[in-house]
Amino acid sequence: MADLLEVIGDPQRRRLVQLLGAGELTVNQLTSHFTVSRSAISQHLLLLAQVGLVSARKAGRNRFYHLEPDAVKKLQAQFDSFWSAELDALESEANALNKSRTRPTSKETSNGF
Amino acid sequence: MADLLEVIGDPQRRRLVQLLGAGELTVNQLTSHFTVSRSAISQHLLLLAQVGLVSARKAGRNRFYHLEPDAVKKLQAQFDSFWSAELDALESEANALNKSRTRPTSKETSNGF
DNA sequence: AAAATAGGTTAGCGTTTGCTAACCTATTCA
DNA sequence: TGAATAGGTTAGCAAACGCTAACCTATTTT
Repeated sequence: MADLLEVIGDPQRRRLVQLLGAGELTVNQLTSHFTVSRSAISQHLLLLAQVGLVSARKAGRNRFYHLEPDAVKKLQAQFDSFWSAELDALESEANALNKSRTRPTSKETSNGF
Repeated sequence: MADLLEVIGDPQRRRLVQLLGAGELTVNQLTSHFTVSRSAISQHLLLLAQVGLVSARKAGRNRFYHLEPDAVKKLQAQFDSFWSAELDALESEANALNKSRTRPTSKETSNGF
């Protein structure tokens, strides 16, 4: 797996991250929000930990999981930069289209879009 | 599949989207940037189209694929709102931690973090 | 010390995914 | 018209995924 965006692609893991957004929680607390087993949650947490998104603090027999702020920020930045280029391109493209509503460049430019 | 974030979780599809960010491209043009077959690309494009991220304009025997600006914006908004809550929480948490460097709330609050 | 609790680990399973190969249709070129 | 080209569709396969059940360790409770 090994890829941040891939890891948070999974809905269950996304939900885990959202739950942890509210503060640290134990594995059992997290599990109580799902229908799948504690083992499944444990495995999802392992993946999330492998990409650095979460880590745990152990206290007695509990393990409190929490988000890693740096990883969250890194992911957000990664996503922003990924999209900004495309959005910019799309916007200038839209502008160009509005400006030159006439003059199709060649025969295949003349259909609906 | 049916989930925007899940669909762009895949690295190949992410690359497709990035390529299309620069402007519309045919299936063959897209395929030339990958090592996998045209059929594989076609199937990825189908998924991207199913979540509304891309669509095609046909011109002769070519099909020019392009991003759907609205879907791109929707996805970005979706992502932003997803993270903003968490980031806010993390930041106020960090602030709280800095303010009250003393007084661990209970015995298990006293370890490293 | 024994019982209970939290949670990590692993084998094994059914399902899903991504891919290729092969085929088919529509369009263009000679 | 026949050959070539663009690309959608499908069957089938191997690999990856997500999950459960079972087991194991560490810690706490009685």
